[in-house]
Amino acid sequence: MATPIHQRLREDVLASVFAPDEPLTEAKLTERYGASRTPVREALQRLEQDGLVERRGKAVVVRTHSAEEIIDIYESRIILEQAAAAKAAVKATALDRQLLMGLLTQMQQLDPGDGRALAETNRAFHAQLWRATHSPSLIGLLERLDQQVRRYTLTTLTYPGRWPVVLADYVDLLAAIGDGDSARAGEIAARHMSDALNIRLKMYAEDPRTL
Amino acid sequence: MATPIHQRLREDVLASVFAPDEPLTEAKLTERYGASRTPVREALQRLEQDGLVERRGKAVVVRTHSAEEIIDIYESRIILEQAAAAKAAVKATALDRQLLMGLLTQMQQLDPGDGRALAETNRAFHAQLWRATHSPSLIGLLERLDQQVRRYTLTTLTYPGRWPVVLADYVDLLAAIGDGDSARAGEIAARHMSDALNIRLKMYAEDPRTL
DNA sequence: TTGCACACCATTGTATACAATGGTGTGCAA
DNA sequence: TTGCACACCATTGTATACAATGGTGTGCAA
Repeated sequence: MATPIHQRLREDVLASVFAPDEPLTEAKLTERYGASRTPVREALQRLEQDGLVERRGKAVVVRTHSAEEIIDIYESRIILEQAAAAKAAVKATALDRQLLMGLLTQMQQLDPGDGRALAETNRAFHAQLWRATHSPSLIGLLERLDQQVRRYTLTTLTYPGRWPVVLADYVDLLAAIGDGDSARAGEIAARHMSDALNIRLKMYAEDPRTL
Repeated sequence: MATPIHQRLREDVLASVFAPDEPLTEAKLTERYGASRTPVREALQRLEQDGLVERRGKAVVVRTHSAEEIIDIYESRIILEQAAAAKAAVKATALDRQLLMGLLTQMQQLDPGDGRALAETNRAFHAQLWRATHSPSLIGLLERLDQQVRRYTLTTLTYPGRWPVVLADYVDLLAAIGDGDSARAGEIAARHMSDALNIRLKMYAEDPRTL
């Protein structure tokens, strides 16, 4: 079975294949993905519900976010990541903790200049942390929020001096989770996300085009 | 313009028009809503993404939740309602507060035996509280969670002795919001939702069929 | 009776014809 | 040149024909 079209379209949108104001016409997408309009329309509808594209008049375009919207999403995410870390401290299994340790070790060996690799393993780490909550609803909410700002997240990790702090935060976080210290795990996660927001704001102040 | 089909289907699903294991075949729905398969399929897909229906094999059926899943959703909701109340205390405008007061007054005049009216205004109150956060992402997350358990929420409000407590909680909550006391508003909301969960658990223990 | 292979057909998945619509460019008036 | 009315057509919306598929019942073997 080939990869479903909505998934391919999703990847392309997240990889910024389409320009911000470029109309995602059904004709263009049927050609690109070699399918008829029906599955293409379904894919567009799905991504619209996920908040990745939006209807602008008749056309569908990649959804962009204002600085205010991004801040808003970050603020919600701080809350959810705090809750997730706190819950993971209580619910994580030995396997969850091992997987997290493995990912952390992997991250410590990465080239801090390779933004793509940083972003990728960082996301894997977060995803595993979410799974460690064993809470389907939390996982769903976090995935939803993450997807909406994924296109923008590469940058904070490569901000000067950020990466070592990220790694140190994760070490502390795993220690707290290992101790089953829910409150501390939550605090670390909240501060971590809050730092990420502050860096984004600083970057925005330095150059508004970075979003 | 007629009401879109996905909206009508959504209302019907939430109103428990369909039995838990009844297949929502496209043929049945095209007849019911007087449209062709294309819009019906779109509606089914939307509701599937919203978590209201699910594919079981080839068929689509109304999604039901196990006790564990409902508890999980409540727990996430406690977190989000706390965050929303805290944020509303900071962000609510005079208009927001007036609308909330109006809804509360309305609720105080309802017949406590009219479960449907209770559920309806209660939802309106929550929705207005969410709006008072002026946070699109929080509102979206809360709407999503609410929808998934909406079919089950009627019952806690009519549980013996519950309604007066609900009203008292809302009075306290609005007072905290009026004072701009973010922490207290959050605490009240969290305890309120946590009480609702406990009542649901008690009901479940008394009669597992109530879900 | 029980278990299984298989064929049928109800149902979903995909492609596409036709209808509806809204965005854009043309041409005319001022 | 500027503003506006209007017609065209690109694009989306809807209906439906045809293809694919999986669930179910039938009949046969043991």
